Amino acid sequence: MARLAGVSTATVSRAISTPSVVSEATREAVFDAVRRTGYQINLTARNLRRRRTGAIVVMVPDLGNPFFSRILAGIEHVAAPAGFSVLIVDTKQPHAEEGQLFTYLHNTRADGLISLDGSLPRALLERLDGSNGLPPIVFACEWMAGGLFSKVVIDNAAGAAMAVRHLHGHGHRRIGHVLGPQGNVLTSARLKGTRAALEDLDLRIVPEWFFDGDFSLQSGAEAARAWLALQERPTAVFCASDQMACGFISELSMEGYSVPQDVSVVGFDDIDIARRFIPSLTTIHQPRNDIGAEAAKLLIERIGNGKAAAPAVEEVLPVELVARESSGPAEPF
Amino acid sequence: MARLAGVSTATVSRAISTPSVVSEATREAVFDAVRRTGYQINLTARNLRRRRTGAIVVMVPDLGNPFFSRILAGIEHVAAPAGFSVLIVDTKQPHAEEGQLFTYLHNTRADGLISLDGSLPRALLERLDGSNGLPPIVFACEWMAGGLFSKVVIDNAAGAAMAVRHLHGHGHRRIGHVLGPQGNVLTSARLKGTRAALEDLDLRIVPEWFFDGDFSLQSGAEAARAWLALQERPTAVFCASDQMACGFISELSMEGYSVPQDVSVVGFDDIDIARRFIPSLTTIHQPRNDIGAEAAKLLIERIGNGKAAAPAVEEVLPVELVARESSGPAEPF
DNA sequence: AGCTAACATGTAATCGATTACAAAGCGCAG
DNA sequence: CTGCGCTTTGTAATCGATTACATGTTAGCT
Repeated sequence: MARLAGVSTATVSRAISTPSVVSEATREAVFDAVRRTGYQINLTARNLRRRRTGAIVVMVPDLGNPFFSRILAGIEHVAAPAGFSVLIVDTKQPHAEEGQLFTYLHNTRADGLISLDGSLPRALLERLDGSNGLPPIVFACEWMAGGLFSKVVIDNAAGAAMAVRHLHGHGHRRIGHVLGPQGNVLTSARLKGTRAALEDLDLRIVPEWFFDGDFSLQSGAEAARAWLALQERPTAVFCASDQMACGFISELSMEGYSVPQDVSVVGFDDIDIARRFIPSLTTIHQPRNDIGAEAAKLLIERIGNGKAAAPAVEEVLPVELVARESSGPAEPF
Repeated sequence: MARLAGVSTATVSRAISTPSVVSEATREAVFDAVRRTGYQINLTARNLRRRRTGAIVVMVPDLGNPFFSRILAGIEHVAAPAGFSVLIVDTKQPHAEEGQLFTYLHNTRADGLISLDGSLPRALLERLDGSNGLPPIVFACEWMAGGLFSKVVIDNAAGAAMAVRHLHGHGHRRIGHVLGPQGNVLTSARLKGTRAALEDLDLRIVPEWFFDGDFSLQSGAEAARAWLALQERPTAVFCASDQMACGFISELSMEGYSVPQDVSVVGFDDIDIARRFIPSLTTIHQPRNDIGAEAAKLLIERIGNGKAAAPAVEEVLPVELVARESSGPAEPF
């Protein structure tokens, strides 16, 4: 390579990574040689020397879940132009044991980490107190208690409150809620928002109207069965995810009930299928692409700086209610 | 590190990567030092020396599409335990221009490539004839004409035929088809299967009953509008993707038509929502996880071998029809 | 002319692991 | 006791780019 262009390897390197410092003529000679040989820089070598990897890891709780794919797309959208590769890890996979995951991070594999799962491998956490050079970490969607890390989230409580107020606005006075998985931060934030709004509106809070769930289609269907079994049923139900809302409506429909005639349903997320479900889903829209993009932007910024200095940032993106067909007026009675 | 264990760096390296060649005592000493210092190997350096990267790239046509996420999950499931990182690239992103993508591959970033998109960046293809060390490549789902590359696919034509036969079995004699995007290999394979089955069953092939589409919800809805506009309508429609089937049914439902009473619909893919859609979707089930897993297995095998030697392999995974509610008996008349 | 500053380029060290090769230690057979 | 072979370990070269430092060149100024 260097020989072909008639210069030293140092000059080649400079022509490629700092074109401004070499003379016009040399630059051309080098570029020409590059073109002729089809030379491709060896990133491994560059990264070794620069002490970085040019990759960021994204920990995804469940790759099969369509909710996350758009966020990933947002991340990729920002990371790729910035010269970072996106490495994905499915944390729900069995291999994802302590050690394994840890390996993924220790700066040797990636320069930073975005967690969509609200957790970190234990091994990583233990490193924390050692103030031992952890790579920059940003949480998106979910997060960990403690305010230690930067995060990009939405106002879950506000979203939940919007859902409840919407139903109240339609005349509903008995409102139920299908929860996400126990122990999840989103679950509790949305639950909190729901309860707060219910209290605010002087509506009844009935324990039986709070159904267990885990964000999945299946759990929505199970909630529907619980709803069916009730003596006194809420006339509207706010589900903490669209998937559960779909499962809920689907199960009811199999039992001959219809939405919104028999019960109004509001979801959360506004996944793609929401507007095409039958009935189309009233839901709380999250800017999924933006969440990913913001998280990536934040992370890359941190990687650029001396990571240590930066204090944790919290970015809250707006949500909005999208009224569709699954919610309607309460039966007057 | 080496100092702490009282041995040379060479011995440390051996203890870690080839434990069998060092003596019991030394090995223990090294492992002990590793434990005490929390030493993590620098993969960049190792990869530089070994002339590999330990990563595979997956080119995804559209990360936002839920169909692909499960395939990705399958890939990750196999790749991670084998010590490979999974790098994703969204080929539909604007940045994904020729050069950019190329950079991703040239062995410096990844040891191999899985393409879910049925294409390769042009720059890569040009390399082909040069027999210039291309990394191993495996196609999954979609593929490129020419049999040059290994691929893991399903029998699309057979799937389409199953769908048509199923509808025929329910008494339908006028059957339509919503196509995928033009120029796509899946589109043509499914179309071919559809036509073959129609001919086989002595059913009419009416050009107006073949609707354009692109696998998306939106295009399914548009096909529904086209169906509505027809003078003579098919009594059953086979959609080349579940998303289109959902869009189709959704649009009809808004216009007051219902499925399967007014028209039977069969989809393709069996995405998660299919069984919870209303009506639940009769569809051709693809083993999405397995497709990803097989592709990864195949690729990793190739990476292990001297890549050159291996002839292209074609693996065809079975599909099956899942009969649900969206298809029913044709109106007798 | 003489001196300095600015620029362009080459030389060689460096990143951190791997590994070819050499050497040392040891056992065993002749 | 010598020599061959085996195991274990150390020395130093290597992977391919980057970059501190040194050197050489030219322009500009007094």
